[in-house]
Amino acid sequence: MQLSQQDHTNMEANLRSANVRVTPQRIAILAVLSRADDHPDAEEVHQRVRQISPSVSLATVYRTLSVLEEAGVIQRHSFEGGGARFETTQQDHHDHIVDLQTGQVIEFNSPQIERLQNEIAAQLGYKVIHHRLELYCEKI
Amino acid sequence: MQLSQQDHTNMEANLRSANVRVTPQRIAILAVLSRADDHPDAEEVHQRVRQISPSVSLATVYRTLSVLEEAGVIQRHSFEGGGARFETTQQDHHDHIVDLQTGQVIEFNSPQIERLQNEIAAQLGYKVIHHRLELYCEKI
DNA sequence: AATGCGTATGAGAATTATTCGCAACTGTAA
DNA sequence: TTACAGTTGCGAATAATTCTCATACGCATT
Repeated sequence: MQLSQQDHTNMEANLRSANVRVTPQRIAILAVLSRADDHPDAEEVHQRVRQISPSVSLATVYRTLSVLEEAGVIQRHSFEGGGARFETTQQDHHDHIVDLQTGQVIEFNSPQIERLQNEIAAQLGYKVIHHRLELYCEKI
Repeated sequence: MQLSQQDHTNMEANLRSANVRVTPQRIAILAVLSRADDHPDAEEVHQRVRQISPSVSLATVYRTLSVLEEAGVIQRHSFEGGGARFETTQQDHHDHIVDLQTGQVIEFNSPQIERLQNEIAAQLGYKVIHHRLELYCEKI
């Protein structure tokens, strides 16, 4: 998903107010994820960042992805097979459909399912902190 | 979940008919998972198996877990943080609540949610092959 | 603008979870 | 009972991620 310059500036402001130092590496990584419309993994983020800042190390990519996740500006997803994949935090929460044939990821959201989840947890004496719902699908 | 001797014998029959050789190692690993009422990971399965058959290697545990999974007698779950965890296949499908404070896993199932999942996928032109629904929760 | 402190970075080693290669062994169909 | 393909144990290899440490840099304060 493409983010505007405005969103981008806001995210940097978010970082500063979260007491996170704004470095060129972090800006580059954030930029890559901001303009990504897919769900790249750390290695892929690294490749893309290197096209802008060739010296950025993979270790920094991993560290930064964790920092950005903690700051709440990106989200980490661990789908089946392979490593974690990332995307900028969207205004609207959503879950994922993974196309088993292509690996493509489609987003969806269902307030009904969310409500049922909360009801189920509550009945068992739990509060849902976060959840993970992935549908592994094939084209009809 | 505890399985009866009957279930156990059935699973061995399942293996044979799936053209899977029944070896002492596989029986031991299956026995461990049959009497487990939690969701152990490969390392933990190995520990438990060693108490019966000390010579079984970790590699065999991993290989066997994959074989048993393919044969459909056990299921693999990859919760956040740490490796995959296993359980014998239950007659009834279920999803999981993970207690973030204790790591304990609780099972639940919601036909309503299942139905909604299928509807959502169908609307996007997909058929759900399998899904993953995990609620990461805290006690109220 | 210069300083100082504490954090961030790059490079590579270390860790964790899992798989692989290979020689020796064994289940099973004939 | 034999034969052979499948299985095992062992240690090495892989993949994803984290850590170590010396150096560099952000940024609040002069």
